[in-house]
Amino acid sequence: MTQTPTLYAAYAGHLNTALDALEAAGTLPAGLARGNVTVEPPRDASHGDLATNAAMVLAKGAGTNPRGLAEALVTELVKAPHVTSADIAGPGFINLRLAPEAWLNELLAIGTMGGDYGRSDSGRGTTVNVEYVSTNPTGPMHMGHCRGAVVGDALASLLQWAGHTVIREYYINDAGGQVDVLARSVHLRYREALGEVLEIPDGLYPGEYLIPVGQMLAAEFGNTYVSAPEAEWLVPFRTRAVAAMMDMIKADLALLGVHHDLFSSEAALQAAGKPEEAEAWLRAHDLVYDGQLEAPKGKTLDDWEPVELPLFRSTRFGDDQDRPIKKSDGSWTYFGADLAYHFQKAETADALVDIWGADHAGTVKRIKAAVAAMTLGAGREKPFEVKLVQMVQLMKGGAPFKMSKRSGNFVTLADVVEMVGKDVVRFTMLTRKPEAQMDFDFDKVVEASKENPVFYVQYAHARIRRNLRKAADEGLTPSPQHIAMLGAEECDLIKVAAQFPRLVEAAAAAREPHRVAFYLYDLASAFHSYYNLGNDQPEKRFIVAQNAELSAARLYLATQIGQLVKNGLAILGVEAVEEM
RNA sequence: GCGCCCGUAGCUCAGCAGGAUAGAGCAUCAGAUUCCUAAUCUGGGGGCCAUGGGUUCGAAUCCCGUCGGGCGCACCA
Repeated sequence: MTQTPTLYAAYAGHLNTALDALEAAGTLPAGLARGNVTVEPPRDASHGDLATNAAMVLAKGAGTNPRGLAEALVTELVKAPHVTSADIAGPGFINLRLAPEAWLNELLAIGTMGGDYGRSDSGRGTTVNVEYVSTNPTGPMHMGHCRGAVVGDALASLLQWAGHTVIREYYINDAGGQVDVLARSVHLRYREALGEVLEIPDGLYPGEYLIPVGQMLAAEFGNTYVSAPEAEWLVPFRTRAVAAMMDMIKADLALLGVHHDLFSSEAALQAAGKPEEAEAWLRAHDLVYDGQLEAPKGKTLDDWEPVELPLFRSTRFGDDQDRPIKKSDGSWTYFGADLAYHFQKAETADALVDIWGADHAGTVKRIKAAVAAMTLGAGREKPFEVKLVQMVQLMKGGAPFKMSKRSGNFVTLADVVEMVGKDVVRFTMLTRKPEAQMDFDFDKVVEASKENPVFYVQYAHARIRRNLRKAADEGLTPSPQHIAMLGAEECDLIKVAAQFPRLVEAAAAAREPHRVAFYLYDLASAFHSYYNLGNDQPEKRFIVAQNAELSAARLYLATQIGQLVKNGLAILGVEAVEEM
């Protein structure tokens, strides 16, 4: 990447220079940690343009009081470019005011960087593996899966903007009992396709989406397997059914604009002997032993019997009990395979992020324990986070809307996207922090004109584009040549715009894409507000009669704000429309 | 019984690795439209940040307890 640092980064640099000068002068002891020093806009804009807490954070280590240190720092900070005043306030904040040139330069920077404004190298090119969706390949995506898909996808984009190399991965659970059930369900549909009339017993998947799979199998195999024993058809039927389900899931994800780089198969992992490798390594390090599982607490099980199983010592890492990696029939537990899978992922990435539904919260500790055990033991510590996405309560007209996987009568993702559109679904899912539960009310979201933030944000972009087209018709071209003519109102808008790079960095570091959505709403609000000044005051419109130079400057500003909205929406995977 | 998440305006939610007088939308009240599409804007009222302690210059934010809501607690996935 680039280039001149964006405004906040630049002033963080100036602050460091000032602190260095104080160190050189002996006012400040050398080597104090500056990690908690920030340069931010003050919460109250009347305090100034930039605020730093440096004096308060460093005073203790310097053995002095914050205000005294602040005074020394101020004499250095006023040397930074475009600083018109530096005031000490409250317990030791330093508030800086900047000349308009500072903001106009930032506007030029947006113009120069265009679609790259907001990108940074704060991730230093490190590779992050983001695993998300990973729904079982037994049916179409339903709304319960949607939030994790959107959050994971936006997070992946966000991390790329922050300078990480990102692997978007989907783990296909194609080795457990549920895919055998799928195969049996499909076998029924296969017989049905060959003319039998059947009822679907409890315990099999009843969904009609399996009918075409049955027809496909009938076309491929004829009646070869109609009365054959399960052992003969289970594997081929399972393989084809899983492939068909994955095609369907990928199509559903495409409707949402979600695409993965890598699909990893649990069955392939097992076939390659990865769980055995992991087990051997863990046994060699005394992290797996043969022992008895405790009876589950808090509920009574009639058929509970103690059995000896290979157990992973997750209690050493804070889990409540040690966890089995194999079942009594010798096959791998989900955890046993998942552990090997994470081992594999850790080999190819510097950091791992899993996006899981909150219903899997109970298994977070064991998998974190496993990753910690394997990556620490191997001498390569790997940051690993599990982001839990809370449940989405589907609502219709204010009342809960029930989904039931079992009945096959669930609300599919495809249905919802068709009803309300990809952009609305994505943006709505991102206007809440993921760890909070949310309601998704069809009626509200569909009707959704005024109340829906996505339209508000998209309208800002569309409004800008429309005005630029109109200006072009009138022979006006955006130009930075006379941006010095822009005034305080325009600078206020640029100040909001200038937040974008630091916002992207902070959101990426916190792994919180929803912050981008909230920022875009603020930016759109600032823009609409500015734009509406022109309602009563024609001289404040983009296109000012008899003043081509000012018009060109304002159109340039508008162009950059539009670009910024587009950049932010790009992170979220929402389209920046030209027209509404 | 145990673990995890949540609790901020009447409602739905933000609150940027602890910062200054806690913000926005909806709702409500008072206004603005021969408008660059009102899918908009301006202003007012509305808060013991669930609650009790603790940590420090400083807490909605971090720690502990309590209460309330959600999710989970099999060798399932």
